[in-house]
Amino acid sequence: MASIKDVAAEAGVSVATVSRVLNDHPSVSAAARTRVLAAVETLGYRPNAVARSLRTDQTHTLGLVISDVLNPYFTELARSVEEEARALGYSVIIGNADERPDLQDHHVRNLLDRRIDGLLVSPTDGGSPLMLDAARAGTPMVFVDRWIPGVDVPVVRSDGRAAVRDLVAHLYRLGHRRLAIIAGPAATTTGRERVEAFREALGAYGLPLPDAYIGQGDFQAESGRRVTEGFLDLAEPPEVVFAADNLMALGALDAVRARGLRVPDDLALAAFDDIRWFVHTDPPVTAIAQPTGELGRAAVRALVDRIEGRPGESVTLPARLVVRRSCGENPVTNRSQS
Amino acid sequence: MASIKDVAAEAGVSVATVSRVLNDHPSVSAAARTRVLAAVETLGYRPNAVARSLRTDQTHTLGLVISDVLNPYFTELARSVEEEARALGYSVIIGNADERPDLQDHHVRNLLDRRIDGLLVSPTDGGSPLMLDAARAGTPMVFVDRWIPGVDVPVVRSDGRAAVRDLVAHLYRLGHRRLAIIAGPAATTTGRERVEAFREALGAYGLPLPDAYIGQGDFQAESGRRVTEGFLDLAEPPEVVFAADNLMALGALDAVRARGLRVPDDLALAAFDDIRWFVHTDPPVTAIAQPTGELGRAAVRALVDRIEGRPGESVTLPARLVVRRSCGENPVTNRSQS
DNA sequence: CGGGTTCGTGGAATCGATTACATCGACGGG
DNA sequence: CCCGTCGATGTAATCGATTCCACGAACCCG
Repeated sequence: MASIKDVAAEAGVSVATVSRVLNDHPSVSAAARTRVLAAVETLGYRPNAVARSLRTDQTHTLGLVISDVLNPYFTELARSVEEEARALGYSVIIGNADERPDLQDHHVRNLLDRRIDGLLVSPTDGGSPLMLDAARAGTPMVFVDRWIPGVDVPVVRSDGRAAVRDLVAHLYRLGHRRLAIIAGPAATTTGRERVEAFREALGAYGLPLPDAYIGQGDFQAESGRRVTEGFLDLAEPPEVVFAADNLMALGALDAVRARGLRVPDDLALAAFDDIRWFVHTDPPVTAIAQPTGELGRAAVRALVDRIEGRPGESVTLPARLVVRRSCGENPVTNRSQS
Repeated sequence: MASIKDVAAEAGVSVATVSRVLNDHPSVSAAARTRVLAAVETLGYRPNAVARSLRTDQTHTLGLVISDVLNPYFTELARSVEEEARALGYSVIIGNADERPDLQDHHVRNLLDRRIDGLLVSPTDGGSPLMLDAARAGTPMVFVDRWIPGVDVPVVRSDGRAAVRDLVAHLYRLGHRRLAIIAGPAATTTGRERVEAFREALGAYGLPLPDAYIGQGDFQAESGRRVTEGFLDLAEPPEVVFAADNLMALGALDAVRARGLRVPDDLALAAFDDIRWFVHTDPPVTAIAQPTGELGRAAVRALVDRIEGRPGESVTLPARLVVRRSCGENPVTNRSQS
């Protein structure tokens, strides 16, 4: 592969001049410029990003460590992150943690070794020392969706409190009183927060949230299935299950179907995170939708701000309830038949 | 950030010795080794992958350019690719082309500039000169899922012919005679092949595939919706629509629902690529399942073989039909009630 | 006891870029 | 006419690793 030296030789100038042309430095004659450009063309030269990064100590690359690529919420997030980053002149390297702290650390280490300019993380657990060290060491960093409390890192996330209140109001109106939740891992902020928001909202209606109605999931489908089966085995099973993410909702659907039961008649279902398929599931699933694209873009902007020496602020955007039929007849689109 | 020089100073040896310890070269005394390791520990030193890559001309990184991250089929592929690559000591950088040739080229260029060791591509179009040049120039490369004919690059894919025949047999048995297809872009191999396989299979039953029953889609949901609406507007609409990927099937569901019609009564539906949500859609969707994980792993193995100087062979794995209810009552799980 | 291995180590070149500094010629003003 | 300035260019240092080569010490064998 042709190097800058080859181009210099071909154009009859020094490597310095070639470099200047490539970085359009003002002080280079028109004649030299055209000769260099011609040489670049004939040799099909492309600057070696590795060498350039070594010298300039910038990779123009962002690292994104997400919790699970198979989760549509995160792929949508990843997509918007890459889009915004590209618009700002950065590339993105994605690391998939599969909800495993060890994998998360593997990717963080890898990205740091590659000297990425900044790191976007949705932490799988509460306190990877590696990540805390990196943050303290001054690696530009932004948390997205989930975060680690007590670290001085901007957080870009969406606040589901209001939407959860709306959800509980909706459920209450439909006559449901025994409400259960499939929680995410307690080590994640979203895992804890969604339970708290749910408990609070229930409290406003004088409803309890007994321990038996808090199932411990891990944001993966299988755990949703397992927890739902547990709920169905209870002497007094809940009337509604609220899954803290879309994959656990999928697992819940699996469990209900495996028993030959029906949603919402036998068990109503709602989920955090709205995805396209929820429109066409049987029945369509009521969900809390985050402004995913906006979150990704805001996170990138905050991170790039940090990288380029500007403040880089935390952002919190509201989520909203999308009512469908999985909790009972939808009072909005109420079609009179039955 | 500490460099190898700092480690050398701390340990009281030369950088050469440090390097030798790090790459566990045999010729280094136990005493030196422990001193170096201690220095590495106290400084929290991590080798700079950028510098290392410049010197060794290896990045231990694979590039993966996929057609669409929002397509669950490709995220599953991406996941298995990363997994296998990690097992073999490689990292993966993913580029998302969003089915756009310009974006695809952007990512290929970017990956080449970063001097990745090898490239895994599922080409969005038939002949990006950039990619052809790279292949000719000797960049280790493997096509996965889709490929470009006439290029000397191994192809790892799945053959859907038999499964499509099974599908048509299934449809025929259910009494369907007017079968339509939502095709993928003609510029992609899978876009063409699936139509061909379908046409062939229909031929075996003496069924025609009129042009009006071939809708031109682009593997994205919106095109599936548009094409399906066109089908429904026909004087004689088809009885079945076969979508060449899962997103277009989603679009088809959108279209059917928007008209207040029902699957399969008003229009039956089948899709290429099986995804988890198809189990829970209304109705569950009959689909052709590819061995996605196996494809990803085989592709990585082929690519790494090429990189490390071994042959690196093409692989074709069979796809299989998964019958559900979207084409009419399932003759296998036939539940006697109605 | 001398010469040839072997082993451990350090010096220095190298990868491909960027960039500070030096140089040189032309040009304009006093 | 001379000198200072400015614009264009080249030389060489540098980033952080790897690795070839040389060198000295220890060791072995005859």
